[in-house]
Amino acid sequence: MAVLLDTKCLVCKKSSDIFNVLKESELEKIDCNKASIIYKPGEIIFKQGAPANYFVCVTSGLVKLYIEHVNSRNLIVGLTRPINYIFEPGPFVDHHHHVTAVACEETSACLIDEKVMKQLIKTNTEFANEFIKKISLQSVSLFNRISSCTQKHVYGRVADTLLYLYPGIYNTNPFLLSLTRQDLADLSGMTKESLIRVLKKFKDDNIINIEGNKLEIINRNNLEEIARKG
Amino acid sequence: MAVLLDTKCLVCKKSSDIFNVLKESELEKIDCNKASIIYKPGEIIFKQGAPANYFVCVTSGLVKLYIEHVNSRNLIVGLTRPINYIFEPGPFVDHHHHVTAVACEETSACLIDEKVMKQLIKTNTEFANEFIKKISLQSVSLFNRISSCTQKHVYGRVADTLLYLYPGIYNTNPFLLSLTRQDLADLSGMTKESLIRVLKKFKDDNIINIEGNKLEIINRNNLEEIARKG
DNA sequence: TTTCTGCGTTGATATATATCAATCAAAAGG
DNA sequence: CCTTTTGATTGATATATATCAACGCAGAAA
Repeated sequence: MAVLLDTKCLVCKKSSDIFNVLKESELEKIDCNKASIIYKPGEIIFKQGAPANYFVCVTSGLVKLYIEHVNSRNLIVGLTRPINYIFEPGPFVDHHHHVTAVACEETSACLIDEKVMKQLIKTNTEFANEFIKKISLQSVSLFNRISSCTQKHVYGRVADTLLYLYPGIYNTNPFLLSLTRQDLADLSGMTKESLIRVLKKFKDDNIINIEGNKLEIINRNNLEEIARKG
Repeated sequence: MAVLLDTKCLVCKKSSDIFNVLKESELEKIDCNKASIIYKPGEIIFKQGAPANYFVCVTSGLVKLYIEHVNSRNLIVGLTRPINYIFEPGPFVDHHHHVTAVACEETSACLIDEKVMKQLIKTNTEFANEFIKKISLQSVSLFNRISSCTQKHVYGRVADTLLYLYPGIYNTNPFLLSLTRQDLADLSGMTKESLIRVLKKFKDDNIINIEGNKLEIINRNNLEEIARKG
C-alpha cells in the first residue's frame, strides 16, 4: 500500500500551484499537518462517498478523477499532473468525496488537514483568491467535459480527449501512454471497443499514429476541426 | 428589453445568499456599483463567449443556464431561483462567459461590478469563504449533472430532472411548469420527442400526472428508484 | 373572422453506439 | 517451464435514441 515520504513544503514551493502565495510560516504550518504519501499505479487516493477531511496536492505522477456509477461504467472528469491541488468540493459541502481519485502512474501526494487549509483561506486573502481562481479553472474544464460528452459524437469526443492529453498531460509528441484504453474510453464517455474503433479510424486517416502505448498526433489541425464539428 | 429597477441591497439582505455576511458599508459599496434589471421570459442575461465583467445575482423569477453547441442543441447545466448568486467561473479565468443565462419567467437580477466583488473577496475573508462554499455547491451539482447525462438512460435522466424540479425549483406539488418541453429535454440531455415519450410512460405508470403545464409527482419513491438504476 | 406561428404530440424509420463473443498478445504468477 | 490473467482488437448483432414527418391545437397577428 501507500508509503510515507518526507518532504518539506518549502522545497517544492517553487512551482507549487496555489501554495506559492503562502508565507514561510504558513508553509511550515502545512508541513506540520500533512501526510506525504506514495501510491502505486491503480491505488486509490480517495473514494467517492468516503469522508473528505483533507485536501490533496499531487506532487509527482498522474492521477485520474472519476465519477463512479452503479453499472460499473466510470466517467473520468479530469487528470491531474504535479504540482497541482486536486479540487474536490466535498470539504466545503458535505465532507464527502464526490469523485474517486486513483493513481495512474507511481504518484506522490500530500494530504493536508482540512482545518489548516480552511484556516489559511480565512486568514490569507491572497491564498483564498488563488484558491477561487483554481476552482474556477476546474469548473471551466468541467463545462468543457460536459459539453463534449453530451453534445458530440464519438469522433469529436475522442478528438477532445487527444487534445486534452497533448499538450497538458503529456508534453512530448509522440508520447508514451500511461493510461489504458479503458481509461481513454472513460475519459471520452464511451466503451473501450468504440474508442479503439475511433483511434483506428484516426490512424487510417493519418491524423494520429498509435502503436501499443506510443501515441503520436500527426495532424493537430484536423483533430481540432473534428472536435469543433463534434 | 431590460428595465431598470431600484432596490437597495440592504432591503433584500435577509435572504440574500452569500451576501448576508457583508457589513452595511460593504453592501452600500455594492449598491453604488450594481445595475438592477428586469428581464422578460426568453431574454438573455448573458451569453456564452461574451465578455464577463460583472457578477449576477438573481433577485426574482427563474433563470436557466445552458451550454450552447454548434448543432444548436443546448444543455441546461442548472436553474437558478432567487435569491441566488450565479456562479460563472469566467471572471476568474478568462473574463468570458462559459454558459448562457436566459430568463424563463419574468426575472429581476442585479449585475454587480466585477472589481467590487473581487475587492470584497480580498478584504472580507468571511465573504470569500461563503463564496467558495457557493462554488463548491455548484460544482457538486455539476458532477451530478455530468453523471446523470453521461451514465444513465432516458428514464433515469428524466427522473433526475423531475427530482431536481421538485422540490427546489418548484415547491408545490402539483406545480405549474414555466419551462417548455424543449427546456426539460435540454435539462435531461435528450430530444424533445424522447422527453415527451418518457413523460408519457411515467404517466401511464402512474408515477406522475401531467396535463399541459400542470405536473404532479405521484410516486416519488418510484422516481428515485428509476434515477438510481439509471 | 382567417391565417399564421410556435409548441406539443405521435408514429415510422434511421443510425450511432453498445453489447456480445471470439481471438490474440503480453504480462504475471505458480 | 506452463498456466492464468489482463488488456487490446475485431466482427456480428442488438438496441437506445435521434431524426424525420405529419398533425392538432392554442394564441397571436392580420
